[in-house]
Amino acid sequence: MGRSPCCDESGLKKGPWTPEEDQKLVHHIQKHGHGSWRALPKLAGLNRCGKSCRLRWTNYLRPDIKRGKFSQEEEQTILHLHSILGNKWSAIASHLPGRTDNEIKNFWNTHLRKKLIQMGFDPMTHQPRTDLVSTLPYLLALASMMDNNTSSIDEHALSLQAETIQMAKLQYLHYLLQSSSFSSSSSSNPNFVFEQNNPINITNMQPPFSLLNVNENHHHNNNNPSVIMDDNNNNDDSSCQPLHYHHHHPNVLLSHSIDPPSQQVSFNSQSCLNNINEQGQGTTTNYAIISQMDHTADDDNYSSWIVPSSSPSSIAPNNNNNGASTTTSNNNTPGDTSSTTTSSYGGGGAPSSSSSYWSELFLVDPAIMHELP
DNA sequence: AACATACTCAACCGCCCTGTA
DNA sequence: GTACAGGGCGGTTGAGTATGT
Repeated sequence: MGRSPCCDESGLKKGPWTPEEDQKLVHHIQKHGHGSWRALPKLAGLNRCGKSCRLRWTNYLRPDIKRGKFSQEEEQTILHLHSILGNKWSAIASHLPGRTDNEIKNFWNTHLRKKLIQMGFDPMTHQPRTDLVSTLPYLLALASMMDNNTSSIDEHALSLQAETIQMAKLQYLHYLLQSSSFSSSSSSNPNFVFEQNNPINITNMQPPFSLLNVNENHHHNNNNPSVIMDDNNNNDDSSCQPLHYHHHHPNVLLSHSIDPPSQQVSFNSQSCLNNINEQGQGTTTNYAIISQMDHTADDDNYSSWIVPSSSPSSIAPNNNNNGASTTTSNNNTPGDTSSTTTSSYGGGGAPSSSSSYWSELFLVDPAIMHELP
């Protein structure tokens, strides 16, 4: 239908607000509330359109606005929510008290988006990009460093090198995901992605094959050794967030949407993911996260598995849908057969060598990775 | 010091949705 | 059911500032 903008009246002021205008606006709203935004400018004695007043108030003058740099936590929240909601800035802002949609949008466009791109992630899908072009700058930088005398490599260069290798490995891993027998069973519906929907700080992501370093701050539930508890609360099981192992694959930690629903737990705290201690062994185990996307549901549901990268055979998926298939929630609409069946988990068509594809995917001999650029 | 380039973010634009007469 | 007003939202712009050459 369309309609003329509210600000097309000539004579109305545009551009930056002066302190006097701000004062008038604040004073009026504090005294009378904003009421009708269109009527407000006249009542407040402002030569502005109502829309401009509303924006100025909501984005700048509102008393509950939090200004200043975004914290690491806020950054992770934005990344997480953006991976789910996309560019729904107001929806994202509703989860960040004191932050405006405009501020978040700016922060995304100026910082986070670039950060993801630089790391080889598609900022819209949050999935690793597989095109060579996206990784080329890093690979070139690395190649350049290799050519140089190592003694001249400064700290920044070393950091760049590490980042480049990490990214290249991720790319390789993603390539394996797409090209392995595993994906061949779901080539038309590549449901598996690496986890980027959890509030994992992918900006500080560990190298592939240890996407999570699991080494401390968690312990086993006193009553149920299959449950790992968050230790950030002094071993108080009652206040810890439980993490469950998959009941068919004791080495698989479950995160989202596990079955039965009564057992469902979710990682909503990054602390739960960062550090888990293999109690009693005193050893550190690295975990990788895999997610299964369900693009067919109303919302893009996903299920996740955290897989220790140290015991390949024991976590091989089975073919009878007792495994990953049970990890999905019941959000499917009736008759939605696509849902989160586990075809993609190796699925009905899981290869006979299924027991090896975990090792193929997650436990590749480091020597292979060292061959990467 | 001067200029060029990159970056930031407040503000604007125009489309879309919702409520109402 | 339709037209319209009001408000909300996402995309874009551009002035101001920071950084690099």
